[in-house]
Amino acid sequence: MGRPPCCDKDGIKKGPWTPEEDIILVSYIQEHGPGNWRSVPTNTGLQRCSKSCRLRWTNYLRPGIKRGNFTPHEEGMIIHLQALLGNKWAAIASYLPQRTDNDIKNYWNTHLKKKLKRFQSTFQPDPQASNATTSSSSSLNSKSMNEDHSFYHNNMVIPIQPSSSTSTSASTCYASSTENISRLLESWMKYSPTSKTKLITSDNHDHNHNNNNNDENSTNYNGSYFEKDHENQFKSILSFDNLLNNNNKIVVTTIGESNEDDTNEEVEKVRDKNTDKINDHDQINPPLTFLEKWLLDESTTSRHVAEEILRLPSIF
DNA sequence: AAACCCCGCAACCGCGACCGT
DNA sequence: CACGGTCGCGGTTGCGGGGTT
Repeated sequence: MGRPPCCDKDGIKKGPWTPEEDIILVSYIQEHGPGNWRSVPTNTGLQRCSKSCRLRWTNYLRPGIKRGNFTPHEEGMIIHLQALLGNKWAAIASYLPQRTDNDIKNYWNTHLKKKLKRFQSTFQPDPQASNATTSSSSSLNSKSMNEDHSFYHNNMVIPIQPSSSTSTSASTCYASSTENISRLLESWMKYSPTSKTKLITSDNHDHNHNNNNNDENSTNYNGSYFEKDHENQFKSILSFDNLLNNNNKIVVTTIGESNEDDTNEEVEKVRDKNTDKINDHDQINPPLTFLEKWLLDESTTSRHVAEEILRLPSIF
């Protein structure tokens, strides 16, 4: 469909957002909820196109976004999901509820791709890995563990540093202005008399996942926009968190035991399924897919592989 | 200290999917 | 069914900061 570019109009501002613009946008969404982006610029007076507003919200201002350093666990998830799904960043992001697809995409392009490239150039491809590529699913290649605790990813053999705890540093690095905006908005939302919402942060969402009481209409986040898209997001977080108990043990309740022999078929199915369906926001608390099990189930080698990724040498 | 280079990330752009009329 | 409007996704760009020479 030929659609005129929304940003070609005169008077439309481009480039970095100012704190003032952020506040205007957030306060509007606070009141009206996300969506109907077309009307946002006109209703707020922002000299921005609707798309820019939506992007700013979804990639930056939206509550619940975790910014800054990716944990090794997240790295591992991304690597394996990318191997499974390809560059379906939105699909990958759905497994990392606190990360945006843009963030994941950037992190992949700037960090992980280089890591894997260096692996490729540093270490000779293992013949077993080459053989493995003849199988139907490259994703399974990445699961293959070597005797020396290396593993394969897309035809590459990746050595594992045998040791060390898994760092889960929560440190973040923001542009100072962003940090200020963040603080500003957080306190604003916290103390706004009209606000019934509060920010979901990486710190507090953990406390809240116990609130999942199967009542789809009752969450602590009953502000207007949480009643729409972000309720789904929140549920997504809940759903994700509910896979883990406090000890990060996996609770698999909605999928039966999977036979390793079925893995190829299953992964292909999952690849198709996730590619097509995973972006569907109507899927609230979807049943645990094989992929989720594959990623999270401690009883499979994939779990170990994901954990091993956490221990990748820092030089990569 | 200055110039240059490299890298990371926020934002933009184009396209396709979806939906309503 | 065709068309137009809106939204979301993935690829790409360009700026700014940090590192290097």
